[in-house]
Amino acid sequence: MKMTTPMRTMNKSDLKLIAVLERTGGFASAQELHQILRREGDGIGLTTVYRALQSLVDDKIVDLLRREDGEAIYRLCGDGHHHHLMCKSCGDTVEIEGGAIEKWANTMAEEFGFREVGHTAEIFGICSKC
Amino acid sequence: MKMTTPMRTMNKSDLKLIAVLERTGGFASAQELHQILRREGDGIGLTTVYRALQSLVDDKIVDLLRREDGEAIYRLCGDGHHHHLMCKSCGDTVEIEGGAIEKWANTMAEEFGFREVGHTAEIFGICSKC
DNA sequence: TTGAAAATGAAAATCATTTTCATTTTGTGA
DNA sequence: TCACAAAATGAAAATGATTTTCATTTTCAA
Repeated sequence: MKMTTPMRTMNKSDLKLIAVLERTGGFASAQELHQILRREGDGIGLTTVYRALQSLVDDKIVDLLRREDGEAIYRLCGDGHHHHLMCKSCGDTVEIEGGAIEKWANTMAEEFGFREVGHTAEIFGICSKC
Repeated sequence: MKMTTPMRTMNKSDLKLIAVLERTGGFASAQELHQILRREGDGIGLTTVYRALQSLVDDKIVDLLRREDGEAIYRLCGDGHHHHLMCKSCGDTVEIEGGAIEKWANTMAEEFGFREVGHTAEIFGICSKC
């Protein structure tokens, strides 16, 4: 049985955010995304940026993770599940494969009787340039 | 060559926080820890709780992670490095082994030329009780 | 005992994020 | 095309965690 996913129609703001995220590639916070749009002459409000990001996350169009200080950062979901290697110094991120992790997460979860399992796994360090 | 780690002397507040964390076992936010101490009749201030937690994290005596909403949560470091399986519903956490992850993180980091590598890996789902 | 350094906490300041609410835009049926 | 309801928007206020400031208290070694 396959439910038709109830998908909200996208509005102009959603599309703008997607465009910026596509263009910049990496992660960005709501504040940063707002500044970028403003710099480009778009008068979009911060509230709208937050709202658009929230719906994009709900619709699983963007991923939400956290910087070390707890600030939310957003990135377009790739097609598949992946993980990140982030430079603590310059913030550069590399998208990496995590097949081993998937298996690990599933095994552990099963062992302890967990359902609806998800996981996060991020690696951080200092990149070669820094 | 082995540096003697410059270790700050612990003060009363640090010890109180450690005691609560030992007693409660799981994760707790600064606000929660403060409430617990208050409830027990300790007049410690929130500022002091934050300061103590910060130094304990600096000294690697407690771990700092983040709840999904970005709030910082603290837990006593076990002897070794470990990961967690957390129930999204009741918040219960299980400490688990992550040998596979260590290897994965190191391999990936090396491949991309990263130094001073660390990682986070958490699994979440719904536990059998919920 | 005494002065200096460390610790403390109340209150103010920060800062990301959310909420409120009045206004504007958009889309649709008449 | 018009009129109107629903959706979108944004400014400003509210929230909530965390940090900073600063004046006071405690601790401790000489």
